[in-house]
Amino acid sequence: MQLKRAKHRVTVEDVASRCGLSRATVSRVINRERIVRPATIEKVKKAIAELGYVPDASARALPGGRRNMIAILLPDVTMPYYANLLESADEVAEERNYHLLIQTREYKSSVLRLIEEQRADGYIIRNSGDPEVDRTIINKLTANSLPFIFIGKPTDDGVLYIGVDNVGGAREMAHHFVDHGFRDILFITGPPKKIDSNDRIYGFKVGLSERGVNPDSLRSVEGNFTREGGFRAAADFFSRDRAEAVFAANDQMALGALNYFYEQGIRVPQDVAVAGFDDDFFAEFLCPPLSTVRQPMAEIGAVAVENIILMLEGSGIRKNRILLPTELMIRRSCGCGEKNTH
Amino acid sequence: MQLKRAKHRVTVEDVASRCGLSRATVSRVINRERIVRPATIEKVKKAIAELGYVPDASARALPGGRRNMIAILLPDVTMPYYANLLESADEVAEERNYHLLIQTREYKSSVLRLIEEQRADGYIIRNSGDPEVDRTIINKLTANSLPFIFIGKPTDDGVLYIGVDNVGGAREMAHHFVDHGFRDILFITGPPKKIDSNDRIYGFKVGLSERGVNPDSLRSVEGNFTREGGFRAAADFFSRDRAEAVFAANDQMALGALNYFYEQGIRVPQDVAVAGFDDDFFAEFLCPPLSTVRQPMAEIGAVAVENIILMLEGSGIRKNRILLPTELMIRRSCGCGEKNTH
DNA sequence: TTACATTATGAGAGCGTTTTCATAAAGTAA
DNA sequence: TTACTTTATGAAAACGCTCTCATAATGTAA
Repeated sequence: MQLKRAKHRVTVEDVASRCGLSRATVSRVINRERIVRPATIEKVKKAIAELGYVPDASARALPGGRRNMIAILLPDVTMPYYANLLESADEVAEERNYHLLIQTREYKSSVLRLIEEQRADGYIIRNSGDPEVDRTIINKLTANSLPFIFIGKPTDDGVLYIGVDNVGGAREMAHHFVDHGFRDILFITGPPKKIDSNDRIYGFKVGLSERGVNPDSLRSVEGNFTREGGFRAAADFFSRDRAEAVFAANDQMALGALNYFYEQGIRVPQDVAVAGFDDDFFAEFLCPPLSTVRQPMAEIGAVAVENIILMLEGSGIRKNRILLPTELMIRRSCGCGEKNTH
Repeated sequence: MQLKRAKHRVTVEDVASRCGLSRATVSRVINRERIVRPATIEKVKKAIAELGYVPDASARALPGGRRNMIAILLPDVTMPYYANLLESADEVAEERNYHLLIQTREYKSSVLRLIEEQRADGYIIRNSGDPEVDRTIINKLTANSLPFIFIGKPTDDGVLYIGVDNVGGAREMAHHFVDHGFRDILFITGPPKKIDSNDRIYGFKVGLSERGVNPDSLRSVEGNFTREGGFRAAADFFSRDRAEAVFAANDQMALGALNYFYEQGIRVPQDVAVAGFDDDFFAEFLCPPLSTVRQPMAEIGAVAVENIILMLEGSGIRKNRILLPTELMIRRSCGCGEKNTH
C-alpha cells in the first residue's frame, strides 16, 4: 500500500519517475510517436496502467496541442430531426476519442466566444439561415485557421458542406405520384429564396417530366415552412379549386394541409393525397401517417464528425460538398396501404 | 495601424504591457476581485477592449481554475423529451457563461474518461437505469470532488436530484377520470421495480380515493414502458374483459394500447378513454390526440444547470431533491373536446 | 578496432493563465 | 513630522503537458 498525498493528481512526471524515464518519453508514448523502443513503450504503458494515469485535457491543449473537442452548432435540438444528427455525431466522436461541445439556439455571439476561447479543434455548423451570421462565423473561423463543416449549403461558396439530395428526393416522390395516377398536383413551396425549397420544386418537376407529365402543369402555392403556412396555403387553394394530390416542401406544411382537410371534411387519401418532405418526427404518427422523403440525419451527423476529424488529423482530402441520399417513406397519406401499424 | 506578428494570440501579457500594469492585476480585473482601484480597473478594461483580448480557456483551467464547462449526460437525446431539456439547459448555461459538454448513449466509460481528463466543472446526469453504472459514476465524481446533480432519482441516497412530481401528476389525472364519470379503470403499469411507475400508481390511487372512489377497484396489467408492452397489456386485458378508461404509466404504452384498440375497432374515446404520462413528442399528433401528464423537461434542464452553477460558485445551499410539478394535458383521447386543432 | 551515421532518450523551455507572497503606495493615529 | 495599518500592485512560481534541441546509446562501414 503506497503512501500518497490525497488528491494529488497523477501526472506525467509520476509515470516517468515510476519507470525511470523522462517526461518527454512518456509523452511520446502517449502520443504514439514511433521513435521509441518497443521495450520502452511497454515499460511506460505498464506504469501508466499501474498508476491509472490519464492526461489532463487542459494541460494538453495549452502548448498548442489538441483538445479533442468538436463544437456542434444547431439552431434547435428540439426538432428530433437534429436530435438524431446529434446522437450519431456523438457516437462517432466517442469512437474516435473526441468530445462534443454543443451550442443551440441563437448562437452567434456564443460561437464567437467559443472560438476566441479556443474551446474546440473543429466546428460543425448548421447554417443559421442568416447569411450575415454565417459569414461572421466563417470569417472568425478562417482567421483562427480552424477547420469547419457546414450542414446545409452555407452562404459563402467554397466552404465544405454536407447536404441532402433534395432534388433526388423530390424527384422520387414525383415518380411515385405519377405512378399513383395523379396528374393534377399542388406543390406547397417554402419561402421563395430558400434553396431547399427551390431544389425540391426543381426535383419534383424533373421527376414529373421523366414520367411524361408536363412539369408546367404543376400548380403551386407559396408557404413558409410552418404548419400555419401549410394550412393557409391549402385553404387558399382548395377554397377555390381542387387537386388530386398535394406535395408540401416540408412535413410541417403537410401537417398544416392535413389539418385544413380534416377541418373541411376532405378525406385523406380518398379525396386528396398528401406527402411531405423531411420525415419529421410526427410524420408516422399522423392520421393518416404521412408519406414523405426521409433525410438521413443520423448519417449527416456521422459524416460531419468523420470529416472534421479527417481535416484535423491531416490526411483530409476535402471535397467541397458531400451530398447524402434521401429515402422515400411511403405511408398511408398518399393512398398506399399501411406499412406500419398505427 | 499597428505592426503585429500574424497569428500571435493576444495574451494577458499584451494587455498588461499596453496599460503599464502587471499580468496579475489584469487577471484580477478579469476575475472580478475587488482589491483593485477603480481607476486601474478602467485602464485594464480599456486595454482589453482595444486589444480584443479573450482569455484562453485551457490556460485558465490549468492552474486549478474553472473551465466554465458543464457536462450533461443523457441516455438518448433522440427523445424530444430530452431534447427540450438540453435546449433549456443550454440556454441557461449560455446566460451564465458556461458551455455544455454533451454525452449521449452508453456513456459509462466515456464519462469516466471525461472526469479523469478534467473536462468539466460539474455534471448533470440522467440516471441510466443501471444502478451499478450510476454508482460507479457517483464514486468517481465524489473521489474527484466534483459537483453533480441527477435527473431522476439515482440509485444512491443522499445525492442531489431533480425529479418530477409523479404522484401529483397521476393524482390529477385520477381526479379528471373520476370527474368524467369513469369508475371502471385499467392501469397499465411499468416494470414493477421502477420507482416512476410505482409513484404514478400510488398517486393515481390517492386521487381516486380523494374523489370517493375505492382505490382497490383499480385494476392493473403490467407493462414495460414500451409501445409493444402497452399493446400486449391492452390485448391481454381487453381480450377477456372491459374497462371504461385506461391510464398508462407512460405515453409509449398508451400509444400501444391505442394501436390495439384501433386494430380491434374499439373506438377511442367513445368506447374507451385513454390517457398516458410524459407528454411524449407524439402525444398531440396521435389520433385522437392523447391526454397525458406533461413533465416539465425544459424546466428540469434549466433548474439543473442553475443548481450546478450554484454548487460551483459557492453559495450552494444544497437541498437533497427538487421536485418539479407536472401539468395535465387534456386532449381528445379521454373524451374531452378538442383543445388544439389537429 | 575507429569514425561516423542513426536512433533513442533527457533537460528544459514554453504554453497562458492564476495565485502566493513580497513590496510599494496610500491612509491613519500619534 | 513619524510609525504603523491597510490597500494596491508586481515578481515569480505553479499548473501539466508538448516539443525542440542537445546528448547518449546503438548500429554500421571501414
